[in-house]
Formats: sequence, structure tokens, C-alpha cells
Amino acid sequence: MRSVMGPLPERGEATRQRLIEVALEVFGEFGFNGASTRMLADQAGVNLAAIPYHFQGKEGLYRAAAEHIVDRMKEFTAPTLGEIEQSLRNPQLSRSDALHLLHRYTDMMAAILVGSKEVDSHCAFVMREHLQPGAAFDILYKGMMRRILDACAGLLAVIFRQPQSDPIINLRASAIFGQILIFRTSRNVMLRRLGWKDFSGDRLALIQSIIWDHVDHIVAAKA
Amino acid sequence: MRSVMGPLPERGEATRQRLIEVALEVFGEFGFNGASTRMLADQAGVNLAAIPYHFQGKEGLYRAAAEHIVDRMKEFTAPTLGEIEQSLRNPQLSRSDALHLLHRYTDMMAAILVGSKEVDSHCAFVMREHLQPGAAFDILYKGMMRRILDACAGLLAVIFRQPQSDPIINLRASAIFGQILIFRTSRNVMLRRLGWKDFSGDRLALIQSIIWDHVDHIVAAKA
DNA sequence: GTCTATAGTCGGATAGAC
DNA sequence: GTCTATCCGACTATAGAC
Repeated sequence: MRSVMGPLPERGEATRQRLIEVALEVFGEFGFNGASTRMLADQAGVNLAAIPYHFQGKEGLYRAAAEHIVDRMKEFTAPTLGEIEQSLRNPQLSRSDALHLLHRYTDMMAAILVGSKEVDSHCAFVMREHLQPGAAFDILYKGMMRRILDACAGLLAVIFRQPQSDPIINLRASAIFGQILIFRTSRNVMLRRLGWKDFSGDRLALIQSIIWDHVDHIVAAKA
Repeated sequence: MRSVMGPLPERGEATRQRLIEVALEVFGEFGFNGASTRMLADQAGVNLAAIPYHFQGKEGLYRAAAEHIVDRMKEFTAPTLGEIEQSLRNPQLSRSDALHLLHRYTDMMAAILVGSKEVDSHCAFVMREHLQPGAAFDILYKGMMRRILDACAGLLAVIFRQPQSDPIINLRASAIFGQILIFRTSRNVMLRRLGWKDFSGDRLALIQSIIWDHVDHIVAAKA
């Protein structure tokens, strides 16, 4: 009989998991200050005191949520980013191969940033931390943002035949990434203008094709 | 003698002005929840009770700050946007004229969004409200964002010979605008990657030239 | 590991003197 | 119009029973 054996050893882990899941949503929607520990505990169905116990406080839970985002994002991006990184290690990588990889890169990033409803709160979390770097900025930058931008800059360096350290290459990479990111940062404005409810299905495909059309023209003249 | 005549009638207006100035900075830096009425009152050098008295509460001050941003932004953008709007009313506007206006548009928006340190807090305020629409979203959207995007979409409609209502034109306008906006939304990431302290002077000019290089290639094939 | 109860702090708004 | 004093609610964190 369980009742005489005390709590299951896995219960603590389950409580941690539930808190992190809820933290992603609640911090994403309301921000660090806007979210209260009561919200978090109630929505996770756990006791208020579990937060300081498992995470040494509200900020610890916030950091744990950031680490979880990095892990999930790695799952999504690892196949494409890994292939790009491997290709970039080959000094004979051709421009047409780099172009092809860049196309896969923009499609993948758009699918994640524009299309995925699952990561809605994840993105809001990251955007907020971008805007006002706090306890989780380093976790997010070193864990994912740097790698994502490095991949784009690396491909552009091959296409433009410039060193990747060139600021211009990095600025180009940022601008190109901005074409994708705006559909996330200004999602509410876009949807309102277009009279759309979301960016799902065919609409994502349309956005992907427009972004690639733009990127293709940007790099075509040099390739 | 002033002392027997009570407070100056202008004092109330001065208090309002100081509160709004401080509100722009403090709400911009800490967000609505992160900013406390005590911060706001202390930093403005006014009494705590002045906030509910003049603005019917914290949220009223927040809305007043949003209206102030709209007014300031109109000052900056009015010359260029006014000219674009006037040109667009001419049904014979040529593609090369539209192209020229688009160049002025991207340069102006980049100067404001990337370069201007003065509006640092204004931008943070707006970005935050984009991310999580609240009491000020309508004020900002109807007061400035709509007009800014309409101008870009209008020019693209001429260049691409498509109706401005076409979703594709609006998606293109958004993507182009995203190339500029990312230097604001991801400013902290960019500066960190480049090892720069800010985007002032020559660096702004470099960013403007890269953005126009991209936009020019995007639209050149069709013009 | 989880719970209740509570401490201690800080939040925004208000009443009433000046 | 401004100020002080204060209310009351919400917050995070903790102590201690189970």
C-alpha cells in the first residue's frame, strides 16, 4: 500500500515538470513581473511553497523555463543547423549548395517562428527577454540565438565570398532574419491588418515563399 | 506675493508633463507591471497622489504616455509619410518615383528605429505593447503603426503593379519592415555579436545602405 | 515532498488637511 | 493642486506540521 510508504519518489520530479510547463505559458504571456507565483502554482496544480523548494524562488523557475526553451528549440533546429554547420566546415562548399541550405534554413525558421502555435508562449518569452535582458538572456543567447545567427552568417559568408567575421555579413544575416522574425514580434499587428486569425496551413507556405523570394533576390546578384 | 494666492494655475500642467516624460522612460524600461507608481512619482519629483488625480490611475498615465509617443512619432515621420501619401493619391505615379520614395522611407525608418537614442524608451514601450497588446495597443496601432505600414504597402503596390489590398503586398511590406525593425527588437543581441556599443554615426549609415541594397534587389526584378 | 499558516514587504488608491 | 497618512490587497518567501 502506497499510503504507508510516503510520497512516491517521482512526485517531486512530476511537480518540477508541471511547474516548468506552466511557467513557459504564464511567463510568456505576462512576463516575469506580470506573472505571480500564485498563478504559477495554481495553474500547475501544485502548492505555492513548491516553487522556492524546487527552484530556490521565482527567478530560479524563470531560468529553468529558459533552459527548457533552449532544449526544445534544439530539437526543432538540430537537424538543419547540424547539417549547415557540417557543410560550413567543408572549405569547398559551393555557392549553390550554400544557397540551397539557406533556403532550407529560412523555411525551417519560418515554420518555427511563424507557423508553430505550440511554441507561441516560448517565443513571447524569448522576445521579452530580448527586449529587456534579464536573468535568462545569457541562457537563451548562448544556448540558441548565437547558433541560429551564426548558421545564417556562415552561409552568407560563402555566398558573398566574404569572411564570416565581416560586420556586413552579420548585418545582412540579421536583416534577413528580421524578415522572418517580424511575423512573430508583430504578429498581432499583421493578423489585424490582414484580417486573419492565424498563420497556419497555406498561409505559412505563402509567407515562406515570399521570404525566400526576397532572400533569393538579395543573394542572387552575388551568386 | 504668490504664497497667498495658492499654487500657480500652470503647476498642474507642469506636473502632468513631468509625469508623462518619466512614464515614457520608466514604462519603456520596466514595462507596465514592472514600473511602480512610486518609481514614477519619485523620478518625476511629484507626489504619489498626483497620478490618480491627473490620470485616474496608473493605467491612465500609461495611455497618456502612448498618446505622447504617437504625437512625437508623427513629428518625425510626417514629412516623408505625408509626401508618400500625397504621391500615392496620384494614379500616374511612376515606378521609378515609387522606388525613390521607398528608398527615402527605409532610410527614415532606419534612422528613427535604429539610430535614434532619444526614442530608445519609446521603442521599448511600443515593442512591449506589440508583444502583449494591452490598454495602449489601439492608440499605437491606429495612431502610427497602421499609417507606417500602409505607406510601405502603397509603394509596393505601385512597384509590383498589384492592388494594395492584396495580402501578398502586405506580407512583402511586413517582411521589408522587419529588416529594419529587427535592429530595434534584437538590438541587444546584435550589439553583442558585433561587439558594438551602439548603432550611431557611420554604423547607422552602413545599416541603411545594407537595408536599401536588400530592398532594391527585392523590388528591382519587378520594376 | 507536500501542505497550511503566516510573516514581512510592497503594490495602487484614497481621505482629508493645507 | 499638492501633500501626509493610511487602508487594503497582493506579493514572495518561510516555518513547521504531516
